[in-house]
Amino acid sequence: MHPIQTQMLKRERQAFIMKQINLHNRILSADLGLMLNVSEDTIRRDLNELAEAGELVKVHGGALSKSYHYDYAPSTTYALSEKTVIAQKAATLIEDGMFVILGGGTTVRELARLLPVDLKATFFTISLTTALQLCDHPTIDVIFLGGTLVKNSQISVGGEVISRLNEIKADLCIMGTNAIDTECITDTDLEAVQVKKAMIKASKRSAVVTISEKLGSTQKLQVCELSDIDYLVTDLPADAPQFLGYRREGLVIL
Amino acid sequence: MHPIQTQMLKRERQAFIMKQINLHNRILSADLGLMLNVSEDTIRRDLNELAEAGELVKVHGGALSKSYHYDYAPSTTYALSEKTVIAQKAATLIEDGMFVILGGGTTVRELARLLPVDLKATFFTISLTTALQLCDHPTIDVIFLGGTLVKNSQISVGGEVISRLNEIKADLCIMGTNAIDTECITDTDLEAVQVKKAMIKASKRSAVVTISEKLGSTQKLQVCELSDIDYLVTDLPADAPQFLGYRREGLVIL
DNA sequence: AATTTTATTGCAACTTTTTGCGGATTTGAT
DNA sequence: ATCAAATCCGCAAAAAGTTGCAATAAAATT
Repeated sequence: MHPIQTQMLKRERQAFIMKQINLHNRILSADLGLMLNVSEDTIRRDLNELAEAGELVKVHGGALSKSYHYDYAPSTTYALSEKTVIAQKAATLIEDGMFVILGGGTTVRELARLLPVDLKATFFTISLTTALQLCDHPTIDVIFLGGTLVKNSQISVGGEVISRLNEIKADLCIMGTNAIDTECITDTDLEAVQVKKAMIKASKRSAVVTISEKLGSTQKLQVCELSDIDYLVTDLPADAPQFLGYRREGLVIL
Repeated sequence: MHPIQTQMLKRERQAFIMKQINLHNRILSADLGLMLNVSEDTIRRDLNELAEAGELVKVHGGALSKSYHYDYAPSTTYALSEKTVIAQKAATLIEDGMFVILGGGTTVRELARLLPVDLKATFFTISLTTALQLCDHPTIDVIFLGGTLVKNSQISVGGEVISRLNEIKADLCIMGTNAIDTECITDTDLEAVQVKKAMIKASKRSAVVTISEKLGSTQKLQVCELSDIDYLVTDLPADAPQFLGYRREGLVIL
């Protein structure tokens, strides 16, 4: 970032600012002052004008691009469209007559919502909201695995659930995750981890559904090795480069 | 976990926090402080602002995603004002330290919604929606009695629930009913009736909550005799003439 | 070209915002 | 009940923003 010595017209300067904003999505007034060799007061006036004109968003300390993702949508589920894609792919794993264990999380709930209407299968779940969603389906059987409820995530945990899971031999288990990297699936809550372990143990095959943003993240508690799961379902196409390091024998990426 | 960045704008920092929240559903202030290289005080201020704006839920130690919060839709409940009155009366039966079994139905759910915020008690329930409502309470413990779910009433039934109930000795059981007359409590669904019987057996005392409209009605399956219950809670004042024939030794009408 | 008019810029004094820190207080778990 | 972690509170310093104003530059006018 070298200061630009030649005297600039206001128009040019503002054009330069916009270029920086579009390039970096953000800019500090102080940096601009240095780059353009004008006082910060001038920069601030420029930014205010550009903000007035709706070209950018002025914030304390600088400005942000209008396209910057600072406007969160609170009421709607985060990354819903991605989750819908994932849910549709995961739904293909379920066949008539199967016994399926479902975990918690919004992605799994979305899956429960998108089950084919003529599906005939038996579902076990530990999530209140997933269970409610499953109750809307006309032909499936739903069994809730009771236990102590975790308030934040609205799933049941504890010895009760785990001993019940130990009695089950399901065909498939589908769960979300907090974090996944090339080595293992990790999570933040000890109780939830224990239940997830039991879910995997209780199923012939296990699927992990997750938005691709979580690929490469790690949390403190390990659920299982990546090799312990059979299907990885994300919003990416199966041949996406992001799966480098995830591919291995016995793991199907959907 | 994340690289340290130079001079981040507040808005950027908050956007980062929201992304973490949406990604992992929960986040610790300490971790955020480390990731963003700012003091925990700053993080806490950010979290409070975001909570103020309704973007997340602030909790001790960090924050939670808002997407896990039961949004109660009161407008759809029939005779809500009556049920609110009933719920408030029934709530007086519950004291700190109690073990309470709650059944299904909108009146009981309304009760769950109106529990005093500082109540410390343990609740067992068979209803998904009641359980979700209970999850919003800060200090109570909630245990879901799992089983086969009945789709339209969203409660769990079956041998599973009943054998679990047989292991419980609660202080109080609160249930709604389909019909009540001067002789007995009756209902329409065999499975639900069996669970209710087990609930009563598992509790020292039992309360029936119902809107006064149902007084004098009868269904095909008997849950119990009127003498088997200890409290009858309706929207009427305790001395209302409608209770003629209901009054007896050991039955408190609220 | 000279002059008036208008706009832009930097500066100084002052206000507001943001942030980190010490210490008191509350909370949650044991 | 006890104890460490988390929170709250007030404060002070640094950073950013605001305002008025004079100096200067650009534009318009004669």
